[in-house]
Amino acid sequence: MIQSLRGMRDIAGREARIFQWIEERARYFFELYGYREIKLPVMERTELFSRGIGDESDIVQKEMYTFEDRKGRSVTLRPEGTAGVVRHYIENGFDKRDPLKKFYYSGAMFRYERPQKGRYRQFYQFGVEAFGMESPLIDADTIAMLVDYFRDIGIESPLVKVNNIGCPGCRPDYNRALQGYLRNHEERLCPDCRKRIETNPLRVLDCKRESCRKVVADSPDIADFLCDSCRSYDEEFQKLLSARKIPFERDRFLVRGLDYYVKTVFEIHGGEGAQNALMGGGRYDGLVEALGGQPVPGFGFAIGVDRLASLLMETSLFEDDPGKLFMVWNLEEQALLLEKCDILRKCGVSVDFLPDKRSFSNQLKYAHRQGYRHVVILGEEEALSEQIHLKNMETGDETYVSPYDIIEHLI
RNA sequence: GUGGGUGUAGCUCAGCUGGUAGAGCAACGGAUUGUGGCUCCGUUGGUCGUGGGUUCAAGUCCCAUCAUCCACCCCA
Repeated sequence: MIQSLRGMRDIAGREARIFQWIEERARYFFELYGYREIKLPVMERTELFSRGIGDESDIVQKEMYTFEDRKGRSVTLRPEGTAGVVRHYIENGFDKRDPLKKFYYSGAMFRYERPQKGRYRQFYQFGVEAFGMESPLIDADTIAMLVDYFRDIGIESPLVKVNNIGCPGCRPDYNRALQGYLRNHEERLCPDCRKRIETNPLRVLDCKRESCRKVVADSPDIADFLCDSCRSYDEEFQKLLSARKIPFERDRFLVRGLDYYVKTVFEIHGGEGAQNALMGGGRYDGLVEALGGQPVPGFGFAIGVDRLASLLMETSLFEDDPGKLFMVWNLEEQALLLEKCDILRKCGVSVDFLPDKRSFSNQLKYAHRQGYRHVVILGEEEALSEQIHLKNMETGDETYVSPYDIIEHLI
């Protein structure tokens, strides 16, 4: 038997419906807030990601699906969406002549990782990117959009965590202070974090180990090191979130994995298990320049659709589908069956039937097992009438109705 | 990449210190060829993940491999 590849899965049945719904609502909200769709290639030159995400990042180092194409060029299946959007932005010269742009994208991403709960090698994300805007207004407005969206699709109380991780002007000061503090407590840190003291001290802040978290609890707070510009930016940002009545908490241990982030970073959490971050994002003012464009500020986020879907699978969303009909039929002239189905479908009702002849009893049994709430009985008698012989499978009631108001009877 | 758990019917699982595979549910047929659910009867379905080894004999023991789950690293 040929199986699907490791970490790759089929999304079918109710989960597929939930995926569709999640995406439909996201599109609605993104459009409402002025973002416009962009469809991007699933494969890019490897260089785009190594430069965009950072050569030393784990994603680039060990998680990319990288191949040589037939001409020997190195190509990579996208591990995230931002780099592609930035490439599009620069390729079209928007950075030089028309910098204010808001995009959203959606699709499959690929990372060669060990699968676990809420993590797959092919996974689905959608996200937005706003270019040319350096104002807490865009940060706060976009987070407000997200909270509205999460509530709309039925995530009761999304947990919004925000932080400000400074800019190239002030973060080095903080890094030095943090390094100094961590060196003094090095013996209490895990081996990974000991290395991080030199390579990326910020990452020690979000280590999951109990011992490291104790050390970090008394570490210097970045808020005390922000430059005037970052500080006032953050103050205004939090003021705007409060004014918009967005429940959030500042988490000073929230740092993001991708090194292009500056100032605002944020995550929204929900659900069980270790992989419970539903989305993450932040400001990346240096990224466009790093990929060869003009220095243009950016802000964006990505939502993990698989994780959202698995959360909604726990609810009763789409558990039944009252609007569909099943034809229980027995006719000499089979064309009549198709004719009747056609009429009903033109009235906007989903109709299905079994294509082989079986007894009424048998067909009803089937309809019942499939969970149909209503069936249409179509025998030689009904074939002569304009009326539809409708049976409610829950009450057992049978009525004759016109196909044009059948929808009324299906609720 | 690291650590641990699990692979037996479509699903959930049983199968003792090795002796030739079982239950429940589901599916399908019938009791009921114009009426489902409840009940009863019957039927189908398994190279025990795969490959190798030990043995007279392996679902059971050993090795390898693949898949899956959970956690770490990292991230959505």
